[in-house]
Amino acid sequence: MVRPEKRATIVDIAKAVGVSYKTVSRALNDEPHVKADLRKRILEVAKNLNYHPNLLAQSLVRRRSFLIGLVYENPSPSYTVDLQMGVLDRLKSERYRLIVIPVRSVSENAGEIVGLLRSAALDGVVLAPPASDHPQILKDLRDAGMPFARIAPTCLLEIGSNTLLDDVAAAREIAAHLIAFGHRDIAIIKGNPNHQSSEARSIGYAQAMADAGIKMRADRIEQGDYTFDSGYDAAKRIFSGSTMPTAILAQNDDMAVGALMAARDAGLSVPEDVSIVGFDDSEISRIVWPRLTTIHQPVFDMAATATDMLIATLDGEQPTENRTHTHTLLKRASVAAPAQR
Amino acid sequence: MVRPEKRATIVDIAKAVGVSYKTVSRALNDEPHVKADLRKRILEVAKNLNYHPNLLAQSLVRRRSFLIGLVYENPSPSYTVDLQMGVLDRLKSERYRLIVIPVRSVSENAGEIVGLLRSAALDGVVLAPPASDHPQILKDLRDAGMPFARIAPTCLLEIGSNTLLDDVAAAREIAAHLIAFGHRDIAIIKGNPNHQSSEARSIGYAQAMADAGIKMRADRIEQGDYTFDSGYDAAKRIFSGSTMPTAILAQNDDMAVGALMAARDAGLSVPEDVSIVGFDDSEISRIVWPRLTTIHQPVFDMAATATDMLIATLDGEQPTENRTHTHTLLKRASVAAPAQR
DNA sequence: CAAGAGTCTTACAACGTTGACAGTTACGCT
DNA sequence: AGCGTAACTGTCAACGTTGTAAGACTCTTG
Repeated sequence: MVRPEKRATIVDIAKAVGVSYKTVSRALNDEPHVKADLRKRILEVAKNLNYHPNLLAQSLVRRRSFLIGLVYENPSPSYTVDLQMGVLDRLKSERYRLIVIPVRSVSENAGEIVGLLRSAALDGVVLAPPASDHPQILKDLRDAGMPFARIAPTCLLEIGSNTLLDDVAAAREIAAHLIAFGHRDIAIIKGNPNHQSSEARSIGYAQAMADAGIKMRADRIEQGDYTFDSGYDAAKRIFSGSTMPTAILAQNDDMAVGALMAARDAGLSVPEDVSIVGFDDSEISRIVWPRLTTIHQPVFDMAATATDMLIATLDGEQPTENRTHTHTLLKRASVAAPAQR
Repeated sequence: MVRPEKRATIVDIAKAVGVSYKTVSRALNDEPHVKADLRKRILEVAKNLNYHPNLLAQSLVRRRSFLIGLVYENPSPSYTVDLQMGVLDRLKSERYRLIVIPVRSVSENAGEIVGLLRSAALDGVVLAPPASDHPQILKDLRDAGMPFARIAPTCLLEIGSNTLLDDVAAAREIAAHLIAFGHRDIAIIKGNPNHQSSEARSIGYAQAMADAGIKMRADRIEQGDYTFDSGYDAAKRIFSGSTMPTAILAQNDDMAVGALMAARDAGLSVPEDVSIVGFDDSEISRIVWPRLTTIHQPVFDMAATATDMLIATLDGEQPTENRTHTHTLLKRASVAAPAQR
């Protein structure tokens, strides 16, 4: 066992300065009732002794660990990092630390997750989809009395503090964009069916189609799971059909980029032969060629807002109202009018 | 303040079962001197009361927080996620939890980082580059007595437990790959001279050239700094020369992709007119067209190994020897035999 | 039947900090 | 000088767990 040299404690400082340790505690915590010069002396000695408060002891007595968990299923790396950075952005100014809790499959492990969270001594959790949508997790968290904030949930919106995103409207908007370019035969690559967002986006697409009086064809719908590879495979299936759609709606950017790759492998150029759009505005959508037309989801902002809400809850403020974030359609280079046939 | 319902404690269990709380502690910790059926009864009651040990209290008395930090600068999302998943993979079976500590700029904040780590009550940290190479951080960690493991460091290898990557051999291999295709006139785009890795890779290239009896030409070496733009500019200089190399060795993928763009702008096609290879197997190398031939760095495995080493250190085992991980040459689509002239 | 091993109880001290409250000083006012 | 008040400072218990140690009871074993 590596034996760290003994860390200085409050008592050590008290001895060195010659006051009671309680006074030291007060001085360090900026509490009143300590004369300015005494406080100064104490802080100086603390610095000399290289004192760092023992967070564990503080946590034990304060009943706060200052640990916040972030629960997410492993979607694309860029989404994950956006999420984390959003949370961390708000934690920076606070004393909280972030524990990441990726879950392989929320639906399979729902029963164990909250137990895991409880034994991790977390003050609260931020739930990203699909955990933010899972009834059992919400119930368990409630039962355990653990505060939480939800990112982009689609159901049970009355529970907890939520940052919302209107997936349906966003999907409708990007589908309408394709239709406005003249596309009529549009294929869809769906995301992981365990994520409610996938269903919401499908509904949005359907609405846009209905608005334009276009009939949706079941054989133009491919199942993916939000990964690059699934997008690639789905697009491959699409391109190997007897007839080809003029555009592809992928339910996230990773799959859209996969489709892009498949198009190239099939000798098709984008957007001349086929238009492709994504969803999420993840980093990947900006560094591919052509750059993807997509929906900007304010993942970073939603994560930051959810974190704000959670911390407010922890600080005993009134439950915040749900807040809706707005998406933006980013018109970039992967869409063009369909070629004349 | 949300008031969680009181959590059951060891004492509650003891009361319910009718034994001393010390016995309960023993039963829960699998210590001897508790008969099997009593232990069983205790565990049952614990479950019924929905007991979860208070990690904070345990940590305080055991002087172990079971928190492990991961320090990294923000490189590409996929690298970050690989890193995290590698660490988490080994933490799963243990009782440790992961705290992520992204640092905007290691070199700028080196002075504060270890203070931050200390006050986060971490048991130990895993350092990813470039933090793993920063002398001050290493020194501060030592002084603070905080155990650490380093991922892919290039200097001061005698300090701490390290997972190494043989940059020289990897560079040599990818250069040899080009040579095997028949390339003799090869240009090099070097990375940031402040990063140790750049020099190592240059040495590897030189070795491969020497092995094949090819003379390196000073005018075929361009300086870059690991960014896309620097790769683009360097390649532009290369293409504007009076004679052109048949292949380009870029010291990372971002610069290779920059070179790819420059080739396209110069009306050259890859790999027909010029072959290009990168280094790192970053996500970008898979989503460009053509897909880049590159060197895969086993980031996940290195992170996992480093975590193993750290935990071994925490458990008081002898300092592990440094372990070298093997790279893989990924032969993809950006290399072909040189055109006949 | 004594010795030893195994099981269990009891009691108390740590771990390092904060909260509640009591005690002491200093100061301004009549 | 005496008093009240505000400004300080100290004492003690608590947070939930583990570690240590002394002892009581119940079995086995020779």
